[in-house]
Amino acid sequence: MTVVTARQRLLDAAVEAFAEKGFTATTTRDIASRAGMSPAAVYVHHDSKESLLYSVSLTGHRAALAVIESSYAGTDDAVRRIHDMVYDFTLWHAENSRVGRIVQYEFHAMSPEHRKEIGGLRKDIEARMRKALEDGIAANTLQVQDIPGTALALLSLGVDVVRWFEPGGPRKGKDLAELYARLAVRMTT
Amino acid sequence: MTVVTARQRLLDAAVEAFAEKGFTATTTRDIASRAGMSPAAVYVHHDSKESLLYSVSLTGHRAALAVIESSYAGTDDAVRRIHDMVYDFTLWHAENSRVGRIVQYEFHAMSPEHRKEIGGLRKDIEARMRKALEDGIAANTLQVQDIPGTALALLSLGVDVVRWFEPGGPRKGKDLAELYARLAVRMTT
DNA sequence: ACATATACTAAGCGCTTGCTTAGCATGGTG
DNA sequence: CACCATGCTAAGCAAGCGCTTAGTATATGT
Repeated sequence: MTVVTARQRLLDAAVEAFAEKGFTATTTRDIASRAGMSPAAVYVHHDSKESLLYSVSLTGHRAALAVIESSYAGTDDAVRRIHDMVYDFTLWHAENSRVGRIVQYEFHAMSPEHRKEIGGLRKDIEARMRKALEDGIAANTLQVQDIPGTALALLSLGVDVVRWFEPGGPRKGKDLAELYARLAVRMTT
Repeated sequence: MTVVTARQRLLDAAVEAFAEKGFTATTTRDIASRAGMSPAAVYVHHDSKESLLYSVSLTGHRAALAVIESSYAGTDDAVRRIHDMVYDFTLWHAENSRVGRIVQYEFHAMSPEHRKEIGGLRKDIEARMRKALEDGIAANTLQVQDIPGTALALLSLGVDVVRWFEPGGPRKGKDLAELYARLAVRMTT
């Protein structure tokens, strides 16, 4: 039997609401009613509306970083590594486009402290992509002039998916991921 | 002598505020005070807060479309065309990152009617990029399998710039545009 | 049987929101 | 000089906001 705690139900409701209307346009009453609770129940399980956003954003950023780290560690071949990192990063954003939208677009809505902490995870993601490019240049299998710029471009492909991707839409996440992964290889070889 | 009307000053103030805090988090009092007016003055020159957003978004989308159309028409060579379109589209987003942020992130905050109208401009932009790819395939100078997907990827490069680009930052808009334009050519040739 | 802890709600407080109303100063026109 | 349109503001209204307070129902331990 799966036990979904009230705390988690509120987090799920917050993900739905934030992704749909944005953080500021979402009311705590909306979150509560999506979770089937009274407005006051939110504050039994969470400190504030902002801390709900922080929890969602932190979990999301950690998941995205884990995807990048795991793809990096999955192979020694630099070309395949670029392919896999872009594939997995894009696929994660397609399959988690609601959380992804919160991760990418509600960053500024957090408190300065939370923003700083999560900013560290963002830098980790960029650093890992740069490292993958550097490895390939050292092994002479990739040809890249501007490493930080190219790393940004590769990540942008995945990130921007959350802006338009619809889970039930005509485009399959895996097809998109494979396309972007191949484009990434063409960009760097 | 340059005459900046009160109406335009309010639009400029709205651009600043929306880009900085997002549409919902911006108050009409904030816009008014940035324009050096009382809260009520907003409604002398504009119908509502949403109509301010609509005006900004419409102008921004039209400018972005004009950039794409102009680059498309600028040359007959398909490879150069891809280069120029991505260069100009990226540069526009870098040099207009505040308006760009409103264009890209506040789309959902508009009324359904306004969203529909502006959605048409977005489709025009995508269609023009697809056309550029089709031209190159027909001329046998570009090699692209998934035309709509690749068009999305090329536009994503430019669009995602508004998420992180800072006008006073270390990276020059022109350098970034040139990098992305070259990556676009590598993706499609 | 009683005490305590847990999970919740009804009601509402103080504040801010988008927007309106009523009125005032200014300057061009008859 | 009277008139009136224009461009603005002071004041405020109804509604909605995040969040708190005080209390209730239920389950569990002693």
